[in-house]
Amino acid sequence: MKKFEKILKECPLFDGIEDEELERMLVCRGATVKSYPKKSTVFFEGDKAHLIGIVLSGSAQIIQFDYNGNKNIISTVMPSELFCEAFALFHTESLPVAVVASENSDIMFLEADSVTTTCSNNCGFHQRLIYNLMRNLAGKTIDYHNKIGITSKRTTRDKLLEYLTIESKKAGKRSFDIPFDRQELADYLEVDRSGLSMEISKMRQEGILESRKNHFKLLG
Amino acid sequence: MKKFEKILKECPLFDGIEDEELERMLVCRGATVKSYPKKSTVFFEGDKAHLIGIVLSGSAQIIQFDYNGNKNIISTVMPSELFCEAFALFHTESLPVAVVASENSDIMFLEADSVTTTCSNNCGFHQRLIYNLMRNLAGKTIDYHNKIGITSKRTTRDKLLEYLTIESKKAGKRSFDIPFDRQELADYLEVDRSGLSMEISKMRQEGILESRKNHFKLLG
DNA sequence: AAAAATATGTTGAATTTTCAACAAAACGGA
DNA sequence: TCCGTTTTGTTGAAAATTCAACATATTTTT
Repeated sequence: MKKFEKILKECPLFDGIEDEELERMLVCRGATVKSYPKKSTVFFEGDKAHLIGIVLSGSAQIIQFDYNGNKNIISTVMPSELFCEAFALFHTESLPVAVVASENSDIMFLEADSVTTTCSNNCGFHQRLIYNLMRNLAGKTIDYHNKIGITSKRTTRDKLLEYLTIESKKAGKRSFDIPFDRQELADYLEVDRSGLSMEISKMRQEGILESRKNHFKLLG
Repeated sequence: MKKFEKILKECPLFDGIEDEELERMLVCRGATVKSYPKKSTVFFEGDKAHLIGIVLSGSAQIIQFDYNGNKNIISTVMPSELFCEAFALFHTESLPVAVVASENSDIMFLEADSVTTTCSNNCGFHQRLIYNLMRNLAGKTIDYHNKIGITSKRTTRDKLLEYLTIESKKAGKRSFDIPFDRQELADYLEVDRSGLSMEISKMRQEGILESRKNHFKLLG
């Protein structure tokens, strides 16, 4: 665990919890860590949910497939961030999403119940964990509103612009990287890849943006 | 407050809190109640968020407009359900959504901070409120996954079918009512109303469903 | 009960997206 | 560096959605 001490301290779930406490608690709560190679699946669609995932290194994508084979990337999970916590809390019988490592990644797992239920050792930070989980979930709710604000736009161009604007704000600069290649960006925006490529080309020509691979710059 | 005692007991935020406690707490936390006529706005897009809303009677819709004038209905809030709690918790400077009463409604408001901060009277159920809020937010996260699962479908028919299937499961019957008229359903599914009407007609002809106004029945 | 207002259904044309196929560019390993 | 692989860009045809306009049905008001 020592290896990931730094990233764990940034995890919103452990906000306000002292280092020694944290170490003790992870053991007490039976946390486990596992490595996943790039493109390997962490949770399968249909799995029974009971574990909260925390990305320690690398990154993961939350994805969904429909019967037409369309892939839908719901979100990217970066180091220190949680995933599937809502499903785990409710013991969802069949996960509606899959989780796939987008690069070689280390993932920590925590039994959801062990976070929300006081353990017999009566760790004092139990209440703090619930509070942190609450705030984390509120943040996710806001993230989902952002995603809906993007994908509810009716045209490829509007979706792309909304997405880039949000990313630009997040970065605090007009120039920024996105965590997707073209196909993934299309899957995230819920549009066709070739149509997206064409739209990017047009916008470049119109002087709306510059782009090179996954680096974008919005022009004034 | 007495008038709404029954519905408040069903509110997930007050789960496991005794009747007398509840009454005392609402006073202590400065809860207010206000009536809204049908179609009136409860929160405006751009408002500063600090209040948690609870629908006591009637219902409300969470909506979003884009610059092309497209309306997007994100969700319907029924009696005993919360709204804008995530934004209120984070004191969002500018609400990305509006809340509109879809019928004559009574709404209760709670200062978000008064829910998450222990009051000086040291009400014992403070921790319980945070736990309830956490579960409520987890539930919302799952709702948003459903909504994304619907709107990420590429065709009007697939969106409609996904939506109707979910509603049917919720109702536990093949035959059920939806809380939308045609235009609202189109705004919820993020499609064109006339295209939606046409798709419903076709599906009726194909024997996939029966429908009359906001009542639907999925066939075999 | 009639009239007005609102909601739903229908149609064809315009626009956009999707699909399929391929060209060009970038990347990774031998 | 060269070769094979993957990613990105481009194109035209097919499919779907949107838009506008109007017909019909339903609801509400007077």
